[in-house]
Amino acid sequence: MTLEDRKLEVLRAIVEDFVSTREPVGSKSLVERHNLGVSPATVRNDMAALEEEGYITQPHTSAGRIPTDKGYRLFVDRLSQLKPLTPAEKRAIQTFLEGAVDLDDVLYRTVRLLAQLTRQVAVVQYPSLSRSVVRHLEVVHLAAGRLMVVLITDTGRVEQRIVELPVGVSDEDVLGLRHTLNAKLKGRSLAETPDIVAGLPDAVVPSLRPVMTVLVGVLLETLVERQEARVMLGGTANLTRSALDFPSIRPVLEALEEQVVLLRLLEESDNPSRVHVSIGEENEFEGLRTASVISVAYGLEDRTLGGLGVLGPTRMDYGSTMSTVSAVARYVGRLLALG
Amino acid sequence: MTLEDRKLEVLRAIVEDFVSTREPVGSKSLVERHNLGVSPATVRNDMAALEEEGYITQPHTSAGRIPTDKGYRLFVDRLSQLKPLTPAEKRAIQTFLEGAVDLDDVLYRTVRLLAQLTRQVAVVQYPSLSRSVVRHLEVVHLAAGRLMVVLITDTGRVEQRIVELPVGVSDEDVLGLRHTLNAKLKGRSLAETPDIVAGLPDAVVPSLRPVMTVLVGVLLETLVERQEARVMLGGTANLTRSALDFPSIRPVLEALEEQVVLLRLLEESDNPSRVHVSIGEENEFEGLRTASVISVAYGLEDRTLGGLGVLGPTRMDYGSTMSTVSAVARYVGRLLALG
DNA sequence: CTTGGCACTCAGAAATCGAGAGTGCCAGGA
DNA sequence: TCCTGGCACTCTCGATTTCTGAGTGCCAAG
Repeated sequence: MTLEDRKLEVLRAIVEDFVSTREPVGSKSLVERHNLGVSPATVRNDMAALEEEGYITQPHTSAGRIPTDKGYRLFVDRLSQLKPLTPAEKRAIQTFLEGAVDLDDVLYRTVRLLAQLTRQVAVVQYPSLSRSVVRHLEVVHLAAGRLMVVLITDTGRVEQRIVELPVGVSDEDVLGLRHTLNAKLKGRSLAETPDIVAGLPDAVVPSLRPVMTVLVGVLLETLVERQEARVMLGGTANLTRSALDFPSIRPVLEALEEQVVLLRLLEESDNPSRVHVSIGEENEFEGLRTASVISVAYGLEDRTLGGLGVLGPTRMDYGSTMSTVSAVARYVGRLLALG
Repeated sequence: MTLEDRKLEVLRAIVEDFVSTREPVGSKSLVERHNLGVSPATVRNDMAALEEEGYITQPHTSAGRIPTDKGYRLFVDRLSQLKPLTPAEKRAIQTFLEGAVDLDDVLYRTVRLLAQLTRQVAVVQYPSLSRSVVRHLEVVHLAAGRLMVVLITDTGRVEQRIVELPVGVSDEDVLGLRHTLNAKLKGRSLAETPDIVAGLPDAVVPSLRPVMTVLVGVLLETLVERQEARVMLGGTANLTRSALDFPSIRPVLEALEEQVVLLRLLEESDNPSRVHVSIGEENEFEGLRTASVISVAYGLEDRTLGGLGVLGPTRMDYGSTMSTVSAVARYVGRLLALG
């Protein structure tokens, strides 16, 4: 083992010990708990070097060392290994998710599951509309000048809007509209719909053009503007478990309330096979500078539907959290992509 | 002013002072801040009596008094007065809620608004299905043996289920099913649908009976079993504001994660014109014994749609919180009942 | 019934102290 | 060149103590 190797080994040991005890770790206890084969004094030299390079730091003189964000980063990139799930965990994922009755239910169960397994705060994004495919468009005639448009995607998302028309329409008109919409849009990815939608008024009989124009406006709004806008949250109570790791949980709770912030966290990852980790200072958002986010996309290789992940203190068990997040994402991805 | 009156006045003063300062209030500061027209010694006698009766208590000898739950109860029932909203608040409610595009959006804006105005945690129940009216039922032919049923209510709720059929059906069959369902159910309150639904298989041609029977099963499940199951939450970050009032915010966060618990809190109130207050020990749920819940139903007099409210420490400004909750409920109720 | 006076209580802030864990550095050995 | 034992030094944290002041209950007089 070269000197460099041992230094990394020391860093790993420090991270592991600190994660499990929250105590700054000193040279003596380190050699006691890990068989590094060298004396505390030697370890001290390594520690001094690691501190010099910015991987660890001392809360104060005469205390042990704790990892810096940079130290965690190195740990995650080179030292940690994904821990295989226990059979019990695998079973939990299966049983917890099967039996969900609709999309909301799937996502709800997913956040609960993630929160429970990782003991952190969990976040799941609704399947992104832009990557979904139109399964059906429904036009319902509510009243004289009033329609409801319902968009159903293959991932189970349902979006509906009420449309006020400038003129009244007949039931036959509604049938015609429904038919045209479905003929043109069914089976299309939502990413490609705006172009098609724009041309819709020309695809109907002249008398329906004003109506279709209004519909188009609403559709574009639904399809484009609010596209990614939703996430589901769970396990916030786990924050209190990590209360001692956060100087204050206030800003964290505030960040969690902002859908926009959550979405930003999740959108980092766009590949179901690569777990993304954002550690402490790496987080753009001010209030999350003492938190780490582990996220991954779910869906199939060639078609990611959204992201999910967990948020916790930088002092977290990266190895097992990463494998759990990844496993849940794989399962949910299959469930929704096939549904 | 009789002796009894003054005692109540003292209680009111204690509640008000304690709510605004979080300091146990003593006899001296009390006479200084409120012009009670008597000396501290007299007030002390009244306090001793109030303590005897269980309305106030001393955290320890040589400290001032703080209200007990019983004291808050008396205060809410007899002493507090609804504080009229400021014009700014009224405007906030209006502008915040108008421009919502769909039901989810209305409720989302409502929780944010409530949380912001009261600076507490806000909860809003989705309009209860059982009190809604069927606006439309849609049957979509997804694939050979696969249908999607979409239920749309007059309050904007949309519930959908995928149904796996034992046999394939034609597009005409689907049309027929859709027609029958709507003919029988449209305009009916969901409370009365189960009876009607049960008779549906007999209302279609014999060849469709097996299909309709499966549909009926799914409908009953949707209509009956998951009826009230949803709430939306906001402003949890406000909990940290009251962190000092809760021995631990952990159990509170846990309670908030349980949809069931939240629903129980809201279902207390079924009358839009009566604000319901549940103080500390009065809460059934263990974890909320140090919290108070202010809730009210929203909807029209003769037709309540659901409940909404806020949750905070027992030490809260009941007067203004109650008026805010009530005002928001009135506004949302109109919005949804008319939509 | 109210009030001023008075002795008493006690939580909480501030100050003090000691133990222990951990460090850096150095000189000697492999 | 690297490792190691020894040693003096530092500083946090917890325990203990002290002190102050707000607040009380009680009593006797108005």
